Amino acid sequence: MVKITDVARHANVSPSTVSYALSGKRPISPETRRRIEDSIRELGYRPHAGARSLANGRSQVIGLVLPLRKGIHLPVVMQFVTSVLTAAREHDHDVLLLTQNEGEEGIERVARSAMADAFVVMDVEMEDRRLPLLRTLDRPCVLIGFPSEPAGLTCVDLDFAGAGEACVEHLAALGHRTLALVGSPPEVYVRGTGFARRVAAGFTAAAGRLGLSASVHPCPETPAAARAMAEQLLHEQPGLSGVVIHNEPITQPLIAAFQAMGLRVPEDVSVAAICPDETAEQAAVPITSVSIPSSEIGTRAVELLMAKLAGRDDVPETTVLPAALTPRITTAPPPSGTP
Amino acid sequence: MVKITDVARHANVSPSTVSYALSGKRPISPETRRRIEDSIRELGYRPHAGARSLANGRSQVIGLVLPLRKGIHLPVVMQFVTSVLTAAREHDHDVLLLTQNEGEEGIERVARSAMADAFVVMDVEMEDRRLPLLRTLDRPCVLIGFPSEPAGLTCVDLDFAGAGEACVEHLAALGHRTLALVGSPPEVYVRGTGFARRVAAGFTAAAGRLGLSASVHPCPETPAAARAMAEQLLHEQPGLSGVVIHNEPITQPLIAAFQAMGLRVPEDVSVAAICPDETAEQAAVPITSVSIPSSEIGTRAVELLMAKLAGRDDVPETTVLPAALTPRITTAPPPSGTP
DNA sequence: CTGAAAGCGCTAACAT
DNA sequence: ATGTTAGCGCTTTCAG
Repeated sequence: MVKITDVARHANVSPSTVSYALSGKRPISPETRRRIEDSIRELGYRPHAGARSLANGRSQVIGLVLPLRKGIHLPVVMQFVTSVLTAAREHDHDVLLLTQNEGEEGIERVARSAMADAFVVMDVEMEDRRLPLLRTLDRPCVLIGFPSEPAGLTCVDLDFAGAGEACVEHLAALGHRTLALVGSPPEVYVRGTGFARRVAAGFTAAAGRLGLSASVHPCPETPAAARAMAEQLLHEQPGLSGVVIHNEPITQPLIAAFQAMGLRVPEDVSVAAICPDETAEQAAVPITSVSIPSSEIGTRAVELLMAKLAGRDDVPETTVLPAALTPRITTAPPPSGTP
Repeated sequence: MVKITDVARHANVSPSTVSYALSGKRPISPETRRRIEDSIRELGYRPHAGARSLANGRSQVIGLVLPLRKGIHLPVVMQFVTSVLTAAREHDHDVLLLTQNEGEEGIERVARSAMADAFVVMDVEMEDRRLPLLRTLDRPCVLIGFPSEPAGLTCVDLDFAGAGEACVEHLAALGHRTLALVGSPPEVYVRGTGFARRVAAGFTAAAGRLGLSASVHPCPETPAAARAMAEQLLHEQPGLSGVVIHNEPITQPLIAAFQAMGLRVPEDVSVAAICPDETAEQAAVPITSVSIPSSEIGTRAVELLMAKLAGRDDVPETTVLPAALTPRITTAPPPSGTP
């Protein structure tokens, strides 16, 4: 293995000069720097990560805590992982993966053994069991999602309440008077994951404000459940003309179910979704949607983390990405004659 | 930070004794061991990962190289990641994530900086650019998929050729005489990813052997492409009664397209898929399928890696998981009157 | 069965 | 602008 002393000897400088040339923490004359760089290249030198972290207390690794349970849409997760990875590399960091089911113990192990300098924690619940740990950890972290008591933590997320509202407002503007929200699977609500509830809250609030009648329906992520849901909705809400879907896997099946029941989209029922743009665009009939910007959230999370690692004290506690609705072709005015 | 000397002092032993108690590399008297364990617990000691890796040359980390491009089905990837993570933890290792687009440079960086002891490389192509690097790396690795020249490397994968064959044999046994394979998107074949080609090879070989007429059709992963494909198939192969799908995202849409064209499944067309069991089971009509056992592959890969890290020389170069077809309800004898 | 002590490779004072 | 050197926390000879 080629080490820093080898490079130093080869370039006729001291090890510290090589170290400083690498870190940029003190000025190096152009001539010296050139010799060092040549030597590094020639010898194929790579600093030993362990030695480095032992000496300066930085592993240049961020821990990413992934959700791996039911009710989270994988493409969204993957997009997120990718963006975190890319952003981390741009800041010269690597990413260590941790799973939810390793739980607090996993985070603590990695933090206390100095394997990672900081953490990105996905899928944060309202009353997340990990919060006490995260608050006391000496290492910075950024949460994706908002717990009910976010004070003292750094959180990023889409404005899910705003997303729910935006859908309602869009449908209301088209003239719809009776709406339904088909949401995440029941277990997602039960475990108190913020985003599901916030969509429902925004949806309900906007409907109330605009005087629309509206109902909320958690729904399992299976096509069969989607079909059952379609039937149920039409039975329970005869005047229903606008549906908001916040449940990726059944977005298509639900639309298909309406069509199978003889309803045209958007002529008879309008549908707006909260989902990644990809899903909305690729659909047989492109779907009016509020996009879930996973990549942007991931990138932002890493940037916040880097700011905290740099010791900056102006890092905002909460970052809420605005919800923007893109009209496509699944929404239109309700059929005339609708109450 | 509490360190090994703190534990040693607290337990009235030398640091080396603590170290040996932790590693089990030499016998420790029960009494001493108990004292050490108590001290560790009491003080909340965690070995510093960097220091450890500096001292003994092992990071206890494995690098996982993920594919992130088009044409790979994300749920399969995620399942795989999960199983690698779980298996790694069982062997007291962590997982560092690398993306395909970091390429060879990323693997080399992580290897040479001693961040990871070993690698799992997914989505290996027939003539993979990374092979030369992987062969010369001083660190063991396991490939998921088979390159065309696997000698000297350790590879694991499903028997995809066998999967193609199994589908053909199943359909042939039911009496079908004209088959089509709807495969991965064209780019997957173009870039020489082994599994797509091997399915096609197995499919074609089995059909030839059994005297069936058969055709192979790469297909983009969009519902629209699936619909177009359905039309094309029926035009080009009038006697077609059996279809094998090896393209997760369009499995459902293709079946739907057949139905939309007035064909019943399985009465008019039989459909067998190569996909995760989950997909096959959750379908509106559960699909006869050969399962893609991502979890098993991931677990196996880690076990092979651990064997190599342990210096065992009996690690098989190739591990081929057998393809098993599960009949469900999308396959049946062809309509009578079919040639 | 247990200790003492010499590094592992790098960084960051402290020099000059 | 560069060099010297004392650690960082742990493992592992070498001794006993």
